[in-house]
Amino acid sequence: MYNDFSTSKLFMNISDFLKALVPFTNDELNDILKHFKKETVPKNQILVHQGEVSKTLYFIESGLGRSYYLNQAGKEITQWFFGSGKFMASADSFFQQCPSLYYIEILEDAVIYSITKEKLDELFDTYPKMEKLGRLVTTEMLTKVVNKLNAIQFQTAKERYEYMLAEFPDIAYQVPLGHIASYLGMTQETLSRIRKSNSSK
Amino acid sequence: MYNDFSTSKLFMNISDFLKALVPFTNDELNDILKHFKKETVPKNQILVHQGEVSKTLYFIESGLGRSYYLNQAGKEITQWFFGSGKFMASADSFFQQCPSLYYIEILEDAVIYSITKEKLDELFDTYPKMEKLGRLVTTEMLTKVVNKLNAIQFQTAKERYEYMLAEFPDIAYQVPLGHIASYLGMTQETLSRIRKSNSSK
DNA sequence: TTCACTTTTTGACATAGGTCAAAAGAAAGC
DNA sequence: GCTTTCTTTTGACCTATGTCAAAAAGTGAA
Repeated sequence: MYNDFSTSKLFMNISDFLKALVPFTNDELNDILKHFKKETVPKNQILVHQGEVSKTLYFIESGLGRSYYLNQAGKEITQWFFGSGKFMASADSFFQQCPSLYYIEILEDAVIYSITKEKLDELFDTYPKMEKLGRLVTTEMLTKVVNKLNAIQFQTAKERYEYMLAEFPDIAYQVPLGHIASYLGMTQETLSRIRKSNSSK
Repeated sequence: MYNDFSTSKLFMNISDFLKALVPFTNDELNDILKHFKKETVPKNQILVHQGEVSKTLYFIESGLGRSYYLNQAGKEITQWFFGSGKFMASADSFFQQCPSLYYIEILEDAVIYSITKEKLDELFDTYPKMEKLGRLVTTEMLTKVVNKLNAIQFQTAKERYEYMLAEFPDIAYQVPLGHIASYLGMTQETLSRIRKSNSSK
């Protein structure tokens, strides 16, 4: 799943998040939350490996994650960042149950809630409101990805970095430069030069 | 809405499409279809203008459409192609009810079914199965957009064209070269040269 | 068939950004 | 505090692809 990490507070409670999107009753909410498992995950841990079929969807209560893949040259290409209050998954693998093209990695010590595909489907079948939730979350993700696509498709390296700063200000100085560069579709050297030219103005 | 146009037959009936995704009863289906309006739209017609808030979602029974925007230089940038059997809309505008960044244009004479946002929301409220449909359609679109993003982000112009040929073979020779070039994030001249070098091999 | 218009191809040239290699700076372990 | 390792910066050079302009090919109407 692909989601924004811009407006993320440092901590976002899962039940507040769910209630904000769909008016679940307390009973519904309690039953739904029972299906999730809370975990603490340290920095640098890999949650999903490239090539494996991922059965798990994560919700990040606090911390930071990313998805990335290795290109032909063996270089890591960051595909997305996931901040607190967002769902995280290898979208293709989780939804289509095919081998994942991506790794999912925790970049900052995180508290996450995880749910398996079976249990999630169960929830979809039990609660129509969950379908709505799924639809809303997916739609929001779609919008974000389309925005990134626009930024990548026809903008200069500098403009892409400005898009990043505008959309995700808090992440820009929080993760290694190389992660951001590959996320924006440029080399680390280029991003370093852009930063320099920006700071000298 | 963003959707694939690769496996599109020349004609795809809307009720077959709906039934294939979610097991609606005939009564449900009839009621749902009542909310759609069937129209015939000639080539070159613009359905949504940049800057306008779009209230309409389209399903293409036959024909071909695209979304595009004008960049700073006033050049048309194709954002997506929509073939038969697919939903078409200016996603941002329709879902968030904000001014559209895109034009939606019919490229080949089309038969379409349209529905307003109000009526669609009504259907979502009446039929939980519609929520499921919405979720499934959106998820599929998300996957497609992510695929395109991957192709665009780190591949050479030539590789991007090969991605296009692989994913959407039938469109590649059906629309003006410039539409495809801008869709792939390159100039028309570059695409023309790629085609030439491919054909001489 | 011809004329007007659109789309595609070609050529010459410019440049953003890639590559490779090394130096400088930060962070982590002992 | 010193050493090792990782990250960022800098420099020199190269190439894919963009830009601009003109020719060629294709399409449709009269």
